[in-house]
Amino acid sequence: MSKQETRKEKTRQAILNASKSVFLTEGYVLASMDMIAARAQVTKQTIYRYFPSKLELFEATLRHMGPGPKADFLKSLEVPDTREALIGFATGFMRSHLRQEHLDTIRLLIAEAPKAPEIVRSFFAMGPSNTKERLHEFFNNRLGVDQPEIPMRLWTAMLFAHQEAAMLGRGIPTEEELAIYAETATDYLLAGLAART
Amino acid sequence: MSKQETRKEKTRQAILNASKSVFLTEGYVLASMDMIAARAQVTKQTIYRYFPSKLELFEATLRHMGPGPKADFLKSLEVPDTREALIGFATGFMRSHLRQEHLDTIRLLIAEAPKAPEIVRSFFAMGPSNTKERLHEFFNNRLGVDQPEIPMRLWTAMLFAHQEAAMLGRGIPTEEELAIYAETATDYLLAGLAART
DNA sequence: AGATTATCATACCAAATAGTATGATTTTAG
DNA sequence: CTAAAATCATACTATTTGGTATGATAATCT
Repeated sequence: MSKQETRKEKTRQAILNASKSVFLTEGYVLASMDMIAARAQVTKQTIYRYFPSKLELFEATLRHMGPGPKADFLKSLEVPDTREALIGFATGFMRSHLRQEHLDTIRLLIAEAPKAPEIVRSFFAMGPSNTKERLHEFFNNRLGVDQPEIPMRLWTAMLFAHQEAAMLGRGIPTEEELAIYAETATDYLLAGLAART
Repeated sequence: MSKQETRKEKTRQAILNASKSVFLTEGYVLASMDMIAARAQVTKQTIYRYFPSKLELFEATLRHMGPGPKADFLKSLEVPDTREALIGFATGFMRSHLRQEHLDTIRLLIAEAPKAPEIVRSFFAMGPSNTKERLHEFFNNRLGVDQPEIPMRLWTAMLFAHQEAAMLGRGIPTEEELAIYAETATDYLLAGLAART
């Protein structure tokens, strides 16, 4: 990579990091190009050299953020004991989805979804979203569930129990609460699956 | 009520209905006073005679909307058979929370929550939110659960399984899916409660 | 009927903001 | 060292928008 390309890449990253932070805290409409330029320590013209419009900068920013780190809790599924594996996954899953940055991202997507539905699609389409597949596999092989869609969805829904409240600013659970919910939700799932033979 | 008071009340309602519709579809920032005035078939000055600022109109609008109708599914709890009662509640609960107007309201609250947290509080504080109490009671008496907070929350979380997707414009479940989810979620709850003795 | 009150119609102000223009300055390439 | 590319600094345009001002018109009250 030539020196000039390095430089360009650096300013590009600076712009995207700035826009990310501004979009996440202000929302699309209130985020102004001047704010982003200031935060990136760059001139507005420089931004427009890289991105032709606010909307395209926004899209590029979402693409740049992508779904956050998730590989960590996928590893839990390899634990031998099934219940422990599920609880480990559940805990990591909840923790990940309650991170402030993740909450802000979802908030942004929800706010803009009606005006720009394709943004939501493209956001979820990118990134190796193998989480669902891996879970599907686990339910098939380790839990012996043929059609795991509904159980999976109900279980993850339980793990989302605090998300809406968190997005409404009504408090994020402590680590202890999180552990209790992860465990109880998993036990409900296992009991439900057992009952349905 | 004098004729003049009637008239004032009517324009007040016209303004609030207009602002409700505009705020819900545009969001707070993009909703303009001119739009609202046009929709209400009223002059901007008339709006400002009733509400001193956009923000106060917004707050009044949220107060005016209040949590939607919910009494309907509370009645289900009176059905003799416990499981049927729960499933009836679950179905009504899900249906109610997936109504477009409700989704738009939550979207609006989520979008504005970081900038105006007190709005969220005041929104949930008003209206007789006895749903939680009634459920609490049911879990106590009919299910014999002493500390029903966690089971209640996990169960309702399952009933919210489609909400985020719906708010992100990724499809609202059909009545059949809804029925299946309501039933399965309830069976998971009952199985979980039974397993925990 | 006459006074009061609500509403209208229209224009206006000041601030913010997306995007453009221009010319100077710095960095990199060859 | 010289030319090209990237960035800066600053100003400008056009539009939108919350909120105000003013004077006319219609409805209501006494």
